[in-house]
Amino acid sequence: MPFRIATWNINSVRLRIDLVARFLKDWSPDVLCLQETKCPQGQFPSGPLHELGYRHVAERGQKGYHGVAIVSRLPLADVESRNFCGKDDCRHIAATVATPSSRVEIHNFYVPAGGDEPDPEANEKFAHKLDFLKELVAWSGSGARAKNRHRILVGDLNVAPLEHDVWSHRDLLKVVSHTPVETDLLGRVLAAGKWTDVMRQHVPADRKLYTWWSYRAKDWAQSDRGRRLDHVWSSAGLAGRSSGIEVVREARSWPRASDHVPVIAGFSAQV
DNA sequence: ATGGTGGTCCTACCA
Repeated sequence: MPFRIATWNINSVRLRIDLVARFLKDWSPDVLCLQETKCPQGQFPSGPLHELGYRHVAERGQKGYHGVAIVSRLPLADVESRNFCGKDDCRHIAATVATPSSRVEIHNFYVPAGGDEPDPEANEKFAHKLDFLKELVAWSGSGARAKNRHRILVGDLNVAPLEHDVWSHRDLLKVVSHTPVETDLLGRVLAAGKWTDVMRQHVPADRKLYTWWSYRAKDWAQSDRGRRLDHVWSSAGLAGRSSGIEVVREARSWPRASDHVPVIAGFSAQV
Protein backbone atom coordinates (compact mmCIF):
# COMPACT_ATOMS: atom_id res chain seq x y z
CA MET A 1 0.00 0.00 0.00
CA PRO A 2 1.48 3.36 -0.97
CA PHE A 3 1.79 6.18 1.53
CA ARG A 4 0.90 9.71 0.46
CA ILE A 5 1.64 12.86 2.40
CA ALA A 6 0.59 16.42 1.59
CA THR A 7 1.70 19.86 2.77
CA TRP A 8 -0.29 23.10 2.47
CA ASN A 9 0.00 26.60 3.86
CA ILE A 10 -3.70 27.21 4.37
CA ASN A 11 -3.58 30.84 5.59
CA SER A 12 -6.30 30.43 8.24
CA VAL A 13 -7.70 26.93 8.66
CA ARG A 14 -10.98 28.18 10.11
CA LEU A 15 -11.69 30.44 7.14
CA ARG A 16 -10.79 27.69 4.66
CA ILE A 17 -11.89 24.49 6.36
CA ASP A 18 -14.21 23.83 3.40
CA LEU A 19 -11.19 23.93 1.07
CA VAL A 20 -9.30 21.53 3.32
CA ALA A 21 -12.27 19.15 3.25
CA ARG A 22 -12.53 19.44 -0.54
CA PHE A 23 -8.84 18.66 -0.90
CA LEU A 24 -8.95 15.66 1.44
CA LYS A 25 -12.08 14.33 -0.25
CA ASP A 26 -10.72 14.58 -3.79
CA TRP A 27 -7.00 13.81 -3.28
CA SER A 28 -7.20 11.64 -0.14
CA PRO A 29 -3.61 11.77 1.11
CA ASP A 30 -2.92 9.67 4.20
CA VAL A 31 -1.48 12.67 6.02
CA LEU A 32 -1.89 16.43 5.53
CA CYS A 33 0.48 18.92 7.15
CA LEU A 34 -0.88 22.45 7.45
CA GLN A 35 0.87 25.74 8.13
CA GLU A 36 -0.42 29.19 9.05
CA THR A 37 -3.49 27.73 10.69
CA LYS A 38 -3.91 31.05 12.59
CA CYS A 39 -6.04 29.13 15.05
CA PRO A 40 -5.65 29.08 18.84
CA GLN A 41 -4.73 25.74 20.39
CA GLY A 42 -7.90 23.75 21.05
CA GLN A 43 -10.00 25.51 18.42
CA PHE A 44 -8.90 23.53 15.38
CA PRO A 45 -12.02 22.71 13.30
CA SER A 46 -11.51 18.96 13.22
CA GLY A 47 -15.18 17.92 12.98
CA PRO A 48 -15.56 18.01 9.17
CA LEU A 49 -12.22 16.21 8.80
CA HIS A 50 -13.22 13.42 11.20
CA GLU A 51 -16.24 12.81 8.99
CA LEU A 52 -13.92 12.26 6.04
CA GLY A 53 -11.97 9.62 7.94
CA TYR A 54 -9.19 11.84 9.25
CA ARG A 55 -9.58 11.01 12.91
CA HIS A 56 -6.14 12.04 14.12
CA VAL A 57 -5.15 15.69 14.49
CA ALA A 58 -2.04 17.04 16.17
CA GLU A 59 -2.04 20.80 16.42
CA ARG A 60 0.16 23.55 17.72
CA GLY A 61 -1.70 26.82 17.41
CA GLN A 62 -1.78 30.35 18.75
CA LYS A 63 -4.00 33.38 18.29
CA GLY A 64 -3.64 35.35 15.07
CA TYR A 65 -0.34 34.18 13.66
CA HIS A 66 1.57 31.08 12.56
CA GLY A 67 0.32 27.68 13.73
CA VAL A 68 0.94 24.17 12.37
CA ALA A 69 -1.07 20.96 12.39
CA ILE A 70 -0.89 17.35 11.20
CA VAL A 71 -4.14 15.73 10.03
CA SER A 72 -4.06 11.98 9.50
CA ARG A 73 -6.04 8.84 8.68
CA LEU A 74 -3.37 6.81 10.46
CA PRO A 75 -2.67 7.06 14.19
CA LEU A 76 -0.14 9.67 15.28
CA ALA A 77 2.33 8.84 18.03
CA ASP A 78 5.11 10.73 19.81
CA VAL A 79 3.66 14.15 19.02
CA GLU A 80 6.12 16.89 19.92
CA SER A 81 7.02 20.40 19.00
CA ARG A 82 10.12 22.50 19.28
CA ASN A 83 10.71 26.15 19.88
CA PHE A 84 13.25 27.98 17.74
CA CYS A 85 15.11 31.21 18.47
CA GLY A 86 13.82 31.15 22.04
CA LYS A 87 10.33 32.10 20.89
CA ASP A 88 7.02 30.40 21.59
CA ASP A 89 5.92 30.83 17.96
CA CYS A 90 4.05 27.77 16.70
CA ARG A 91 6.31 26.88 13.80
CA HIS A 92 7.06 23.17 14.25
CA ILE A 93 5.18 20.00 15.08
CA ALA A 94 6.38 16.43 14.74
CA ALA A 95 4.68 13.06 14.95
CA THR A 96 5.34 9.46 14.07
CA VAL A 97 2.92 7.79 11.69
CA ALA A 98 2.47 4.07 11.55
CA THR A 99 2.08 3.19 7.88
CA PRO A 100 0.82 -0.29 6.98
CA SER A 101 4.36 -1.62 6.97
CA SER A 102 6.56 0.80 8.86
CA ARG A 103 6.89 3.94 10.94
CA VAL A 104 7.72 7.37 9.58
CA GLU A 105 8.79 10.39 11.62
CA ILE A 106 7.17 13.51 10.22
CA HIS A 107 8.31 17.09 10.81
CA ASN A 108 6.09 19.98 9.78
CA PHE A 109 7.69 23.47 9.66
CA TYR A 110 6.64 27.03 9.10
CA VAL A 111 9.83 29.06 8.63
CA PRO A 112 9.57 32.84 9.24
CA ALA A 113 8.82 34.80 6.08
CA GLY A 114 11.46 37.42 6.87
CA GLY A 115 9.81 40.74 5.98
CA ASP A 116 10.66 42.85 2.97
CA GLU A 117 14.19 44.16 3.42
CA PRO A 118 16.90 41.46 3.04
CA ASP A 119 19.24 43.11 5.53
CA PRO A 120 19.50 41.58 9.02
CA GLU A 121 20.84 44.86 10.43
CA ALA A 122 17.88 46.90 9.23
CA ASN A 123 15.16 44.27 9.42
CA GLU A 124 14.80 42.16 12.54
CA LYS A 125 12.35 39.83 10.81
CA PHE A 126 15.01 38.92 8.27
CA ALA A 127 17.52 38.45 11.12
CA HIS A 128 15.02 36.13 12.81
CA LYS A 129 14.61 34.13 9.60
CA LEU A 130 18.38 33.68 9.24
CA ASP A 131 18.70 32.72 12.92
CA PHE A 132 15.86 30.22 12.51
CA LEU A 133 17.56 28.63 9.48
CA LYS A 134 20.90 28.48 11.33
CA GLU A 135 19.19 26.70 14.21
CA LEU A 136 17.63 24.33 11.68
CA VAL A 137 21.10 23.49 10.34
CA ALA A 138 22.17 22.50 13.86
CA TRP A 139 18.93 20.60 14.52
CA SER A 140 19.16 18.81 11.18
CA GLY A 141 22.69 17.68 11.87
CA SER A 142 22.10 16.65 15.46
CA GLY A 143 22.43 13.02 16.48
CA ALA A 144 18.75 12.65 17.18
CA ARG A 145 18.03 13.21 13.50
CA ALA A 146 20.79 10.98 12.19
CA LYS A 147 19.28 7.71 13.36
CA ASN A 148 18.53 5.12 10.79
CA ARG A 149 14.81 5.62 10.56
CA HIS A 150 12.42 6.90 7.93
CA ARG A 151 11.92 10.63 8.16
CA ILE A 152 9.95 13.23 6.19
CA LEU A 153 10.26 16.99 6.57
CA VAL A 154 7.61 19.17 4.95
CA GLY A 155 6.35 22.68 5.19
CA ASP A 156 6.41 26.27 4.14
CA LEU A 157 10.14 26.90 4.34
CA ASN A 158 9.72 30.37 2.83
CA VAL A 159 12.83 29.90 0.68
CA ALA A 160 12.89 29.15 -3.05
CA PRO A 161 16.35 27.60 -3.29
CA LEU A 162 16.93 26.89 -6.98
CA GLU A 163 17.12 29.15 -10.01
CA HIS A 164 13.93 27.68 -11.46
CA ASP A 165 12.08 27.78 -8.16
CA VAL A 166 11.27 31.40 -9.02
CA TRP A 167 9.85 33.06 -12.11
CA SER A 168 12.95 35.21 -12.58
CA HIS A 169 16.20 34.25 -10.90
CA ARG A 170 17.84 37.54 -11.88
CA ASP A 171 14.99 39.72 -10.62
CA LEU A 172 14.58 37.87 -7.33
CA LEU A 173 18.19 37.62 -6.16
CA LYS A 174 17.55 40.66 -3.95
CA VAL A 175 14.05 39.63 -2.93
CA VAL A 176 13.51 37.90 0.41
CA SER A 177 13.00 34.14 -0.19
CA HIS A 178 15.60 33.88 -2.96
CA THR A 179 18.64 35.82 -1.69
CA PRO A 180 21.95 33.89 -1.68
CA VAL A 181 22.24 34.00 2.12
CA GLU A 182 18.86 32.25 2.43
CA THR A 183 19.34 29.71 -0.34
CA ASP A 184 22.83 28.86 1.00
CA LEU A 185 21.42 28.32 4.48
CA LEU A 186 18.59 26.12 3.21
CA GLY A 187 21.18 24.07 1.32
CA ARG A 188 23.09 23.66 4.58
CA VAL A 189 19.93 22.44 6.35
CA LEU A 190 19.40 19.90 3.56
CA ALA A 191 23.02 18.71 3.66
CA ALA A 192 23.27 18.58 7.46
CA GLY A 193 20.27 16.27 7.70
CA LYS A 194 21.21 14.22 4.61
CA TRP A 195 17.75 15.09 3.29
CA THR A 196 16.58 14.52 -0.27
CA ASP A 197 14.55 17.23 -2.03
CA VAL A 198 11.76 14.89 -3.13
CA MET A 199 10.02 17.40 -5.41
CA ARG A 200 13.18 17.98 -7.43
CA GLN A 201 13.83 14.26 -7.57
CA HIS A 202 10.83 14.11 -9.90
CA VAL A 203 10.96 17.52 -11.60
CA PRO A 204 14.30 18.37 -13.26
CA ALA A 205 16.09 21.45 -11.92
CA ASP A 206 15.78 23.25 -15.26
CA ARG A 207 11.99 23.16 -15.14
CA LYS A 208 9.97 25.87 -13.40
CA LEU A 209 8.21 24.63 -10.28
CA TYR A 210 6.09 26.85 -8.01
CA THR A 211 3.82 26.33 -5.02
CA TRP A 212 2.92 29.97 -4.21
CA TRP A 213 1.54 32.88 -6.23
CA SER A 214 1.06 36.33 -4.69
CA TYR A 215 -2.41 37.67 -3.94
CA ARG A 216 -1.24 40.97 -5.40
CA ALA A 217 -1.10 39.94 -9.04
CA LYS A 218 -4.01 41.07 -11.20
CA ASP A 219 -4.17 37.59 -12.72
CA TRP A 220 -1.93 35.10 -10.92
CA ALA A 221 -2.23 32.41 -13.62
CA GLN A 222 -1.69 34.75 -16.55
CA SER A 223 1.42 36.40 -15.06
CA ASP A 224 2.53 33.10 -13.43
CA ARG A 225 5.08 34.84 -11.23
CA GLY A 226 5.32 32.03 -8.69
CA ARG A 227 7.87 30.68 -6.26
CA ARG A 228 8.52 27.23 -4.76
CA LEU A 229 8.29 28.03 -1.04
CA ASP A 230 6.77 24.72 0.06
CA HIS A 231 8.89 21.60 0.26
CA VAL A 232 8.91 17.86 0.82
CA TRP A 233 12.16 16.33 1.98
CA SER A 234 12.84 12.76 3.03
CA SER A 235 15.58 10.59 4.44
CA ALA A 236 17.62 8.61 1.90
CA GLY A 237 15.92 5.26 2.33
CA LEU A 238 12.50 6.77 1.78
CA ALA A 239 13.70 8.86 -1.14
CA GLY A 240 14.52 5.63 -2.92
CA ARG A 241 10.87 4.66 -2.59
CA SER A 242 9.48 8.01 -3.64
CA SER A 243 6.97 7.35 -6.43
CA GLY A 244 6.04 10.89 -7.48
CA ILE A 245 4.86 14.34 -6.49
CA GLU A 246 1.91 16.47 -7.43
CA VAL A 247 1.50 20.23 -7.09
CA VAL A 248 -2.25 20.88 -6.93
CA ARG A 249 -2.10 24.09 -8.93
CA GLU A 250 -5.85 24.19 -9.48
CA ALA A 251 -6.37 24.89 -5.76
CA ARG A 252 -5.04 28.40 -6.39
CA SER A 253 -8.23 29.05 -8.38
CA TRP A 254 -10.65 27.78 -5.77
CA PRO A 255 -12.97 30.36 -4.20
CA ARG A 256 -11.20 32.27 -1.42
CA ALA A 257 -8.01 30.38 -2.22
CA SER A 258 -4.88 30.34 -0.11
CA ASP A 259 -1.89 31.92 -1.86
CA HIS A 260 -0.14 28.54 -1.47
CA VAL A 261 -1.29 25.28 -3.08
CA PRO A 262 -0.99 21.72 -1.72
CA VAL A 263 1.94 19.51 -2.63
CA ILE A 264 1.52 15.72 -2.41
CA ALA A 265 4.30 13.16 -2.35
CA GLY A 266 3.83 9.42 -2.73
CA PHE A 267 6.02 6.60 -1.42
CA SER A 268 5.71 3.02 -2.54
CA ALA A 269 4.78 -0.13 -0.70
CA GLN A 270 7.72 -1.18 1.43
CA VAL A 271 7.79 2.10 3.31
C1' DA B 1 8.83 52.96 -9.77
C1' DT B 2 5.23 51.89 -7.00
C1' DG B 3 1.60 49.45 -5.08
C1' DG B 4 -0.89 45.85 -5.63
C1' DT B 5 -4.39 41.70 -1.98
C1' DG B 6 -5.63 39.18 1.90
C1' DG B 7 -5.71 37.39 7.08
C1' DT B 8 -6.40 38.55 12.05
C1' DC B 9 -9.12 41.18 14.92
C1' DC B 10 -10.16 46.71 15.69
C1' DT B 11 -5.63 49.00 14.87
C1' DA B 12 -1.85 47.89 13.16
C1' DC B 13 0.69 44.00 11.95
C1' DC B 14 1.87 40.25 9.16
C1' DA B 15 2.17 37.57 4.81
